[in-house]
Amino acid sequence: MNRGELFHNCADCPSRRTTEWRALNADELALVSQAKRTRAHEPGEALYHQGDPGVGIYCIQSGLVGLRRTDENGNSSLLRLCAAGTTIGYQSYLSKEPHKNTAEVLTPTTACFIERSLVSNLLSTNPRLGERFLQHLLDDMSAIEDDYARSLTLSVKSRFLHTLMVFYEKLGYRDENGQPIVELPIKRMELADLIGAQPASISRLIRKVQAEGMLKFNDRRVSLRDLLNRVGSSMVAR
Amino acid sequence: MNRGELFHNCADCPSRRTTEWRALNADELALVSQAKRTRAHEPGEALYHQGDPGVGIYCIQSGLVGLRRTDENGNSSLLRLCAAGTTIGYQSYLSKEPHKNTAEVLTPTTACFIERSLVSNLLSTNPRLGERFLQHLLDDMSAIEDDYARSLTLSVKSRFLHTLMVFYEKLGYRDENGQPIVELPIKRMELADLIGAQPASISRLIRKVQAEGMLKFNDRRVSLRDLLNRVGSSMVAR
DNA sequence: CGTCTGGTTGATCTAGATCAACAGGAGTGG
DNA sequence: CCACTCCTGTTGATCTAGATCAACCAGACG
Repeated sequence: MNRGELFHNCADCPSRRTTEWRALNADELALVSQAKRTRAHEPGEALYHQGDPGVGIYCIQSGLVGLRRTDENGNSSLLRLCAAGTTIGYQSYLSKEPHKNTAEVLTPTTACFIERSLVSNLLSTNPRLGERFLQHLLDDMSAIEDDYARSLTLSVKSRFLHTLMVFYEKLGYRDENGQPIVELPIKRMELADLIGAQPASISRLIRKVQAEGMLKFNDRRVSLRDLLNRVGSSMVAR
Repeated sequence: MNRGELFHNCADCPSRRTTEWRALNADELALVSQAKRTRAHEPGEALYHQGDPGVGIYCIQSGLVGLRRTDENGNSSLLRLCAAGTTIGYQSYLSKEPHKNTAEVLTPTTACFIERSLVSNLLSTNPRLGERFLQHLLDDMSAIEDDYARSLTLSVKSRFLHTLMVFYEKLGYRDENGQPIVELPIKRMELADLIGAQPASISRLIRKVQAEGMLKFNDRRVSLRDLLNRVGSSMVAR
């Protein structure tokens, strides 16, 4: 193994049963396991860049990766976040076109890289894998349609509360007093990019929302208190 | 044929070569041709509704159809427009889930309906058709990612100008003086829904943009004059 | 005719952008 | 250990794009 490389056996992968790879049988899994390359990545790195040819796909083992798109004028936004157990870069594999966005590492991440040719082999022998990829694509599509619709109809405030809820669903827990808590994995700047707002606006928003008493911020640690119940009423408003 | 039904031979369909159906051979095409049902639809109708099970797919022969999504609070927006030669409803076919949005007829439209079971038959015998559907999905995905990114980074004004440009690319022509003209196929209200703005804002925007001299509105007829050249500079600004 | 629908306009309000200042770590290097 | 810089986040002051709501107007149409 080269410098910086890790090894991980796919058979032991915690996300094996929740990703498209569950379509593989034991032999195929073993094949992937020895052919993939696992690496650790630090925040600021990119797994691939917008415009790069799709030389393979990545399976995120741990950490958080953001998909960022930059337009011709340099405006960029985080289209979505991908956590452990997510396969990314497969769209470029399927379309045979360059990557449409940049996969930027947001928190320390380990990811497995699987070469294009190996994916092709697997797909040609195992049609169920193809169905899984299709399903994944359909899910992504549906999710981004939701995001798009929200961006057209809801205010920055509502979208901010919504993303807090999403984080809570994925990472939330109850503290010793039964209070719902979530530890935000990204910085303000990235939150802003995700929502299409300015970092300064996020700061103000936090102060205001806190004043309304529905939640409490402590750096990245958020206590959601009764936000959980109130969501309905606060989200109606634009 | 029932009341209101039309007949159209797929072999003569102008969009035969540009849609996924080009994957079909003559026999398959003949099969579709006699099994499909072609109908005329008036504005205000819906080809299918959000939440309906996907009983089949539609191929738009002429006219304009909008895909609208409504959230749990009743906020709705037009996610995108589909013109002649577009197959819609296939996502629900592929995912086996109910339709995620409503296909609402915006201008007089004729569309062919193809039953779910027929699509299944074709897909099982012709794998290339499946590839075409996959490609279509990838294209839709890429397009909506672009739209989403634009909604996060650009102002209502910029997005308005952008959609005008898109209409011009699809429907535009030069008048007798060589001026670029486009006849908008939808009303202000729908334009607003498409952009995530209020009709009143669109009106004001039109007045302002007109004052800046880059284009001229005459009801739905728009003369784009030198907008075409200036696009670069006007789109940079948020 | 009256009624309806689609569009424009006015008056007003506000969410959020913008820009600049500042404050607290977290290195980093002497 | 201190001085320096870098980076993230907060805040203040100000400005403006766009929403909101209501009035109004022009065609279409029964």
